[in-house]
Amino acid sequence: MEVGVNMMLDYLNDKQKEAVLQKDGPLLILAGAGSGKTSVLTAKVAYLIKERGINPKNIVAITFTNKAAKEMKQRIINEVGSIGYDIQISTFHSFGLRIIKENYEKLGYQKNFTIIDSDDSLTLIKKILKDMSIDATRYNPKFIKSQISSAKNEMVTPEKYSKLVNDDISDITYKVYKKYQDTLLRNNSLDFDDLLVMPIELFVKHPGVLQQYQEIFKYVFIDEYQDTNEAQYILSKMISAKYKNICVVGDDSQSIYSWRGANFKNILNFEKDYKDAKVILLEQNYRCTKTILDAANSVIKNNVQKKDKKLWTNNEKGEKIKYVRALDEKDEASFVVKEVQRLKEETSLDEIAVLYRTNAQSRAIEEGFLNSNIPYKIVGAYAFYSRKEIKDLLAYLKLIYNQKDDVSLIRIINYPKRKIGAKTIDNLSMDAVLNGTSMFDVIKSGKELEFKNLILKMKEKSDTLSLTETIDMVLDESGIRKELESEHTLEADIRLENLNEFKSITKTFEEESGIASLEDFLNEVSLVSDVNDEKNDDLPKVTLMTIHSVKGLEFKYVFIVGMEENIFPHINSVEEKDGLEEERRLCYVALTRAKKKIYLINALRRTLFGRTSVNMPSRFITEIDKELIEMNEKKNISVNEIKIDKSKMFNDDNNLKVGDNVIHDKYGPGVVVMIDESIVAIAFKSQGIKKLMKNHKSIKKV
DNA sequence: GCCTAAGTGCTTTTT
DNA sequence: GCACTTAGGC
Repeated sequence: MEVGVNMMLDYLNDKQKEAVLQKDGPLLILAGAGSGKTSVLTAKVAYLIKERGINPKNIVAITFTNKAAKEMKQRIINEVGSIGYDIQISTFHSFGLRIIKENYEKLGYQKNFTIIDSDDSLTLIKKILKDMSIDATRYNPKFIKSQISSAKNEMVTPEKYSKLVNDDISDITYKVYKKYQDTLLRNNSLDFDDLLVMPIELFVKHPGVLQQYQEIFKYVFIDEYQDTNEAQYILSKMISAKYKNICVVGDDSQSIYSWRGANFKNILNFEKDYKDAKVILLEQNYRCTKTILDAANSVIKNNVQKKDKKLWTNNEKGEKIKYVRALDEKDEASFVVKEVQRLKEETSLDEIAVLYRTNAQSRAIEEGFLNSNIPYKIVGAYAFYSRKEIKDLLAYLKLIYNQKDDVSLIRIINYPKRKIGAKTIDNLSMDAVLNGTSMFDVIKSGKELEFKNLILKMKEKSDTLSLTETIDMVLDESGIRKELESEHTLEADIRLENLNEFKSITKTFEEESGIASLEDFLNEVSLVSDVNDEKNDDLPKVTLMTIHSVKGLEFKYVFIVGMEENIFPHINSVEEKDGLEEERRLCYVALTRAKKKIYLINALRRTLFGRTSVNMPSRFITEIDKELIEMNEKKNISVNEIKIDKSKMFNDDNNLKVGDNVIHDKYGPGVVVMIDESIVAIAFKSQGIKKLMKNHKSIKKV
């Protein structure tokens, strides 16, 4: 339903209105969590179109994630109707892709270029290292990959990089970087970073092209500006350089992607970059209770680097934050499950989220929900598109579309088995490098391989088939289907099922976008990390996800699990100050997702990656004002910690270590949490500490 | 070239 | 704990 602009303004507060009505020129909206940022953006775009008669085609709105882009598109269309489809609303990467697609020749590419994902990019780097006979155990391919990616995002070309070489590893990185870029070009393919870098290169080399885009995109909106990296920053600046109608929205307290090159100083420096910039602070929070907001504020105030702003709310005080210390990750999960079962009576499961720092933590939680039949969905983790069978199929599709794609070719030239071994592949690859072409070009010009005819046949057939039909054809012609069907294992069956699922995705894609070409589909898939499987059923479900992926969302009830030192804050970030501040911002993001109540949970002992560790409670818990938290009190505790005098306890050599399981005939299973010279502290799940001292001899190691 | 077994390394966050 | 790599036998 369309709402009049004036009516829309009625819903906004003074600051929000000011932001919407602010005329042309650079504008920075510092929007705290839950301050109605999206509403303002939506209203501002609607106002431009409806009241100021701006052509929707002259507006570009750039978001950080696909999810955000989709949501913004929907909300704007709700406001302005179908003309909203003319607005370019996309992520930075798909915006970059659009520009590249419109100018591929100028960049030395052919129309049918393909995009490699970060797994493929790592594979390519490993291959280059191997070709160079470099020991991958000495020079970590992942490290080299991240170095190359950072270089690209900072607009450091291989040439520039060569001047920065100052040691062994940077020398190797330079050489790999150079070969990597050469290979991508020969393969007529791009990586994720290129989607940002190439448009900038294009604009530098062809100022005329940039001017055209400046005329098209007279109004530029950038969401989550604190997460922009150097390349994204430059791109935004270039596009808006002529008219300077750049409106950026962000919150420096929610900058959580510095590891990916994001520089939150971009937002801090906006006023320096644009002299006549107007700054508007949105500090009223409509989402959280006072308690939740106070907690978030009390955590974030420990950060040194930040803009001076403080969120406030008129909302009620609300419930205290509940802190629970569980025995281990299973106990942690079972607390969550129990509490969710209780909450289910009063609220929809859609209103509940379980957040964790790392994907690996999801497993225990997932098992908990599985065992108790609580519907849940995991967002993020194990992307559908990164499954082996899907990647294999995609490699065929990519190769059919772009035969120069060596990465895809190597993946499938011998899958299913065709008696083509490492030797043949190496020779092909070497010939390709020598001739400056691709491996398939080498095959085409002489090599008698059945594989050549297979791909050419598939290519020919695909020209007359729909997308979904093409997939069926590929599965049959390649022998993948036969291979999997003959296996008769559970694993193979699941793979077949996933391939069928893939077909239903392409079917939906075809229906949604009319006639879908292979090109459109491959582009779409490359830029989307995961499928939204929500269409399968609309049953309410608990949402499980990482804190990174929850940004921008809100839930009534939020469980944050793994609130332990070395988990959150993560062990890799506690060393440096910047890293820790980012973890703290991450915590701020997590806390401000909750509308009604937060649960903070940790475990005394945790098994992660096959190793058991005992962690202290997260420092972030202690940073929250005490009166906002309902601590472990006897009535609701999950775990009791008990200190026992060693001399009274051992009459034999029990050799207890921290993390050991012990059992007490009366108090049941427990865990050793601390040992010093005279005292052993043990945590029991049961209650009633008082009498324990007298019965301590019945503690046994198990 | 293929297969298996054993060994190794690696585990933050994502477009 | 698991995925990926490697060595060695066929």
